[in-house]
Amino acid sequence: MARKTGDKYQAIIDAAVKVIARHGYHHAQVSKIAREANVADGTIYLYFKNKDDILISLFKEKMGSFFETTHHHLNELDRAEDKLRELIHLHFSLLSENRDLAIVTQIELRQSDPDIRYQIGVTMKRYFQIIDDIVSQGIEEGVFRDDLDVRIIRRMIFGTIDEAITAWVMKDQKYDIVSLTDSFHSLFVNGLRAR
Amino acid sequence: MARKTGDKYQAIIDAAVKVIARHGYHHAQVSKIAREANVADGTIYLYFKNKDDILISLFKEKMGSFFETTHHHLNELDRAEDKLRELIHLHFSLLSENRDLAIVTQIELRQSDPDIRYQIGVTMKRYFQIIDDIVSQGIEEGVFRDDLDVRIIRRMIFGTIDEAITAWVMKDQKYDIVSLTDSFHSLFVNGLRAR
DNA sequence: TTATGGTGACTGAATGTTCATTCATTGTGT
DNA sequence: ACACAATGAATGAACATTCAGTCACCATAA
Repeated sequence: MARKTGDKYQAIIDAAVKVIARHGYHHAQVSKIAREANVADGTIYLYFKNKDDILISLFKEKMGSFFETTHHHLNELDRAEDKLRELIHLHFSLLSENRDLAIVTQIELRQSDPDIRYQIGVTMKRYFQIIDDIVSQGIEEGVFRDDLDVRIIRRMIFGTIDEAITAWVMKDQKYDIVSLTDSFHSLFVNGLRAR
Repeated sequence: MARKTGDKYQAIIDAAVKVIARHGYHHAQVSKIAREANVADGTIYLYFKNKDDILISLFKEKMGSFFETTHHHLNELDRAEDKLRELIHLHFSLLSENRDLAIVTQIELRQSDPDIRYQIGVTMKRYFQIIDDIVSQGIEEGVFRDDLDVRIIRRMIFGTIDEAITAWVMKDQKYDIVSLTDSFHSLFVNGLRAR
């Protein structure tokens, strides 16, 4: 059980992304994922404990590596404001370039047992930490306001990005979301008030 | 089928909220909902087309009436800024006062077939329209910036509120979210920049 | 007043389907 | 000839939905 390496492990995860994106969570039977991965039904269980484990692993693998990439990119930059722009840009880019993954993470994987949800939550914490760090840095630099809880600010940033991507996915990705990076950045930093 | 009135119709919807909140979507069998509503399994099908129809109706009834309330409250106010504060306040209040409903709408109902999702989307449009109206009014009044698409601003407002409530639900509602109204309002209006 | 019949709401056991999971068997490389 | 990977048909559990039967109530007539 649960060998975490090998071509088949990756093949099954990629097949799962494809099948779930195309048919929806409720019609993503194990047998369908197996066929897409060119593997027998039983083989799935040599690599994953059960069906939930496929979904948890999928999220950890795909999002985990995205978070790593983000972390490294941000380290190249100095100012909190620039880091924030880069974060928005990377988030929009990644999901633009992976439509299937966007559908799965924004829509299909939101349905799940407490188990899966819990595991997703654990993985997400790393991302929240990255955002919190940017905000804290901005406050220290004196360019971000210091009268609000960091978590409130983080929720605005994450909630807005998340909602924007979900809307983009729902609209069948008809517009270029990456080009909206600066609008969102400016909205965060300058707020709603006319000036 | 689908009598939309009567005690039992409401009883079944309320039972569904309770059962889904307590046991999660995947363990909310029709028979469990029936038992909670003090009704036989078969009776459900006198009032609802099928299980999905329960969920769709649940969302329409509960959220629909919330949107109405919101709409009326906002009409009592003049300035866009005040309307925005009231919107945040109402949204936080409603879901604070209905823990079960909050769990169901924020978490459990996000899992669902395209069908349910579509119907939820239709219902949500009314709410998005309410937010869009506030934003448009603010721009006309000259107090909100006019260089961004109204929908981008709406996504910030809705996304932030939604994320905040989800986080509150996930943390087992350990803090008073209503008291955060002004923080969020100030964050929207004044943005992130130190001043 | 009491029997009769009709109506429609309600019941819940039985049905049938849909999969996730298992495991006896087969294949492959060394 | 051994070890290990892979197979896929068979299993059984879960559960939405159905429907033949019961019940409660009312109107009418004797």
